[in-house]
Amino acid sequence: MSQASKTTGNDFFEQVYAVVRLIPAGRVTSYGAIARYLGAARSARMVGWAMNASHSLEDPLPAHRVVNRNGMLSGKMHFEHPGAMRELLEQEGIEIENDKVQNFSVLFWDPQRELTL
DNA sequence: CACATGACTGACT
DNA sequence: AAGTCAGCCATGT
Repeated sequence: MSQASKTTGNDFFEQVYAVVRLIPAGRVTSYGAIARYLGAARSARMVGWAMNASHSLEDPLPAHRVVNRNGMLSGKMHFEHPGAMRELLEQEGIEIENDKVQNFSVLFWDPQRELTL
């Protein structure tokens, strides 16, 4: 593979996927938290981009556990069907109200805080 | 090359 | 507390 960069396959994307897969069930995190953990605190949008590209992944990605810093399901529109994100979260015991995660501060899972010390 | 868009965030009002 | 504005970075037109 001479072409290390195939659009998808960048280390950044892979690292994002790795962190997302590490999110325990019943927990949620934010794009900024992942970006900051990867050393790209100002590239939170790039994390969202990685999620958008996750559709090409063969392995399932718990993207429903990734929300914005306000705990709002900003990415629900990008799922197979609007509302799927909410259902998936509720299946894990997360309470959703008005497309927003309840007890977000409690359910928040920060990789920088949970993984690295 | 310039402008607009987007699964974001922080600061300001 | 809720709404608005600006900064950031990659992609699309």
